Amino acid sequence: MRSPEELTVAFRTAGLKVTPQRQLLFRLLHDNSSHPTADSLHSAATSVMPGISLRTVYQTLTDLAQMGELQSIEVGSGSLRFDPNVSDHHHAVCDDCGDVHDVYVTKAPVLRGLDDFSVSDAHIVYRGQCGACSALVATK
Amino acid sequence: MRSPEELTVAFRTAGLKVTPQRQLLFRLLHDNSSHPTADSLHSAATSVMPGISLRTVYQTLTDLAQMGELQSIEVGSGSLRFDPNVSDHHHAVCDDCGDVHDVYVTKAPVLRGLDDFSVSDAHIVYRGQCGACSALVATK
DNA sequence: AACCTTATCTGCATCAAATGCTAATTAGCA
DNA sequence: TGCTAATTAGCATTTGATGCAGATAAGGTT
Ligand SMILES: [Mn+2]
Ligand SMILES: [Mn+2]
Ligand SMILES: [Zn+2]
Ligand SMILES: [Zn+2]
Repeated sequence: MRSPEELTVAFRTAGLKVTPQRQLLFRLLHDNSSHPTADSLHSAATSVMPGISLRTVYQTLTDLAQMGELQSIEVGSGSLRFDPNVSDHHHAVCDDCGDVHDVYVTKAPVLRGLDDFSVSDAHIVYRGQCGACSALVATK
Repeated sequence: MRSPEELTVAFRTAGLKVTPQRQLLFRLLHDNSSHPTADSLHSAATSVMPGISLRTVYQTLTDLAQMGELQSIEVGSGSLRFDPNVSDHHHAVCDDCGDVHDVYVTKAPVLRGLDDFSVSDAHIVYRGQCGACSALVATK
């Protein structure tokens, strides 16, 4: 996702308006690698701008996704997560704390049984235990 | 997933009862490679046993999953899909018709950036176009 | 075969995530 | 400064899934 400044220009160019709510979300999302949900973003936004609507958060996320500024991913946590990192990457989900980490796969997996299917995209979800959680268990 | 006969024994052994509803679901699921949703299963079941409750379908699916007889997968179609094939495999989802196909990956993908994460499981979701849909487009 | 205990079924309520809808507001160009 | 279309906020609605409880039935026991 581009910087808040660049997004401001991009939104105006697209005929969209740049509101304080959107500017805040631009800032909250920029360089955010936590893969937040709409709800967690709304919580973060509320502490800065009380009264901001969850509906507005969804709206802006949808706009950003349509502009290709972010992707939405589904890792089995029940709700969509949003990722301003739109580079080609995958995800590791900690079964203990639920945190989502980026994973870069250097080599595409070899396939079998996909003779009759043309693949346009692949997404891998790894599950396991993150470093922080394994450290926690070790000290206990 | 084991055969309806074997499941009958397994359920009784586990202290669970084998009802006509469950027997029907055992049959509908056995060797079913369509990755059905709870709802589609309920539709299929209803045509054989009118009046069977969607709640019962969910119940039985949960039981079977807990017994390890099937797995539930999430491929971004909005609802959970159930898979009596519990062997280690992955899935290809057609963007046109939504059908889900099994994929067997012969070589685990090489990773980068996962130094601090112990992986216990990985699931790949491929997206693209299935053979039937590409054939349809070709004839149009 | 009749009985009894306990799991199950069904229907309905509830929940959570996400989207639809609209009056009031506001961004931003003229 | 005004105008107009986009946006916001709040509420309703939708959908998938689960909670709940009285009526029912499986299946072991006698
Ligand atoms: Mn990511
Ligand atoms: Mn499968
Ligand atoms: Zn963790
Ligand atoms: Zn298809």
